[in-house]
Amino acid sequence: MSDTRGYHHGDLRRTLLTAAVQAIEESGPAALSLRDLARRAGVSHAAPAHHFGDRAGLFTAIAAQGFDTLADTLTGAGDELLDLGVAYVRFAVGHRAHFEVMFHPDLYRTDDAELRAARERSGAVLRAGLAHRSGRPTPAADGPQGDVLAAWSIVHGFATLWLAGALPAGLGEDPGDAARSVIRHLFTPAPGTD
Amino acid sequence: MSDTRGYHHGDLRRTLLTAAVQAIEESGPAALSLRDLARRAGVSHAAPAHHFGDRAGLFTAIAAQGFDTLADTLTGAGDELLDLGVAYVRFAVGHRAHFEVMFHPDLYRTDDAELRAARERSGAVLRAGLAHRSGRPTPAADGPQGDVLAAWSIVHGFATLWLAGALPAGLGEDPGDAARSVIRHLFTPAPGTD
DNA sequence: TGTACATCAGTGAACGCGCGTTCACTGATGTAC
DNA sequence: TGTACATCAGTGAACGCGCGTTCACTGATGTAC
Repeated sequence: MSDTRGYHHGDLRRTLLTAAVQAIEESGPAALSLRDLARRAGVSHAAPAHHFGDRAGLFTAIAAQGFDTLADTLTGAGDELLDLGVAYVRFAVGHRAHFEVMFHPDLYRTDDAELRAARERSGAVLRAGLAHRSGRPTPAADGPQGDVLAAWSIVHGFATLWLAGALPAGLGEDPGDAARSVIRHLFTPAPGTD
Repeated sequence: MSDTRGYHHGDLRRTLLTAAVQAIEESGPAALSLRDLARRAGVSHAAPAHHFGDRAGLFTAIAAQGFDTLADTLTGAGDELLDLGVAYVRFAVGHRAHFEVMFHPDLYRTDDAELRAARERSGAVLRAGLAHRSGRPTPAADGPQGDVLAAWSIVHGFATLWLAGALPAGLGEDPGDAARSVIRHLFTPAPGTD
């Protein structure tokens, strides 16, 4: 690369994270090895262990970064539930490496402090967006936050299906726009249904 | 094992598929190797290649089996959209190995004939269930089948989040029941929303 | 301003391991006559 | 009913490879005096 920084890299941790994200986007989390990562970053194969310990440590850092970015994204998306959902889908598709790692907790250490904080932060933003709605639909019987789960499920499902290439053609190129018209069905049901 | 069948196994392909599904349930698709699979089935390490060629061949068989089972499950679930959704979630949680493989097409050969047929069959059942609804909500602007995608997204998302362990506690033990109360929000929206 | 020393970041050789793949083989089964 | 032969399913030794991990090392940086 263009770094003539010599022996000490100076910003290797950040470089490794960036390289890891790119590698995951290309081949998925399963294919990533620390040696491959070192190769991509142009350092010796033992260097990554210095910063992350092992694969799980690396994925923990990526997941934490992902939840942090998601929280920021949702925060900037406004109060409207629809906009929040669109932002969620845009994040997932725009940061597919982070997204995939975040929701495969077997890859990382779920008890990591930094990770837990970031995840809790993004969860709080999502809940706050829902609380903005006036009046609650079904009072009892329903779970404590059935509407939050419905909203979360529909955007998470749409994003996952989009990323898996499982959706039919003809939805256009922008997953956010496509998601918007799908999420709308959560509020405007067909007539004559239970 | 208890097989004293001697040199020729007789039903090794089925045995290998079963062992593979169990291995995936334990450690995910990424961790599965053909050698590990042979060990579990109690045969020589070169035997699996005889039946599947390579890992992708194995995963192709698993995905095809999964789409077949899903189609059967949905067919038996009745006409009501809500029941279809619940059945989808129950399938995903009850056959998590198949489900995970099915929606990671980078693991298998998407151009396999048997696989394509099974996938098309399950897709047709899902669409048929939706067509059962009387009257279509939003006519134009919306995608061709926005309501199908909304229903699919919400059940797929709920199942995925459940499997990832991302959902909050307190939803009970039966994913089907939990899904039912969540899916209901697709039809009974909160008042005063766009 | 200069020297000594501690700390830190990254190196590179070595190791043992599990993997996929190849290939000559052998045991079992089915078919022709 | 019996023999010969072809086909098929599974074996087991061998190979080369990429991996994670270890460890003594070296170069760079920061701090004490």
